Amino acid sequence: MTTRTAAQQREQARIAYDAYLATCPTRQLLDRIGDKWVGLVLTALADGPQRYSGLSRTIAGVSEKMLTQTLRTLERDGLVSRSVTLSVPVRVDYALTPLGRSLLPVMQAIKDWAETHIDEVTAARAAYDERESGERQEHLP
Amino acid sequence: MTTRTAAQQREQARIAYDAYLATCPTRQLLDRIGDKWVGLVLTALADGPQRYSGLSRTIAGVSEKMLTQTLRTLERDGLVSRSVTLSVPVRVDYALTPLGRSLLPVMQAIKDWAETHIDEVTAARAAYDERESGERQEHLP
DNA sequence: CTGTATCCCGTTCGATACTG
DNA sequence: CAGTATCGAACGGGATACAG
Repeated sequence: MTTRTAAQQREQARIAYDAYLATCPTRQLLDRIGDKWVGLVLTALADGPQRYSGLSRTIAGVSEKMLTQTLRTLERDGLVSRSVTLSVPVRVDYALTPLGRSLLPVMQAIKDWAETHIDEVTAARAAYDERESGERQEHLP
Repeated sequence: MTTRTAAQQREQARIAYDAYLATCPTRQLLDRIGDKWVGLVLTALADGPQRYSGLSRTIAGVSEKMLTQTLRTLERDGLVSRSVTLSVPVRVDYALTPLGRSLLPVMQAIKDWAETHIDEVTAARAAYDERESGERQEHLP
């Protein structure tokens, strides 16, 4: 057995982890719903189909680039459907697919935990920051 | 009322959205659990307390910097507790707090959806990529 | 053993301009 | 109306070296 440095072993492990990342279902889902705009798009479509321009207005602040990119990814994953009506000007509607709709309860569970426990988290942060600033005082000359 | 360009209106909305980002509980939670290493740390600690070096071995591929950074964030949010045993060398144990433990069912829900539906997602991606490559053919000279 | 500090590269995301 | 193309700034995250 050849000797390897700690760095080489970590590097080896990192490669294995990258492969794991690419296949782990949970990781893939987390990458999707953790995305900056995905949650808002899913929520906006939960009430029914919307046109591109409608989404752009509903989700104020999103750039055309990011809205398009987000919709493309969701469409590719089968969570959102895109239907084009050939007219002048063209009309494009986006809607949740059944698969996309099945994700809503999960999003709701996340939302519920967040709204139920956010106060505890905020309090914990405040306490932590308080402790930290206190300890910095002690270490002064 | 002064006239504003579309770009100015988007900019205005973006600022409002940034403020929203900072306060929305769901967004905060998503930012946390969507983090690259948080899921693995939480999972590793679900079975019981672990030392820093233990986590480093369990979660192969993580750098010391990212492990420390992840643990600090989780500790600050009150999801993980950190206890130092003063000896030589020092020993540090990490464990889930009750708050952290309450998050496990949510993570499980995410995991369940992912494992149940990943095949549909993969199939949708394959179908989408197939369509795309087909359409690129049509557009050739 | 358990971190902290620094550098640096790749990716992400927004702004802007242009197209069918 | 519904995008596409390009560019630059900001940020995450890894390698490395150092410290209590």
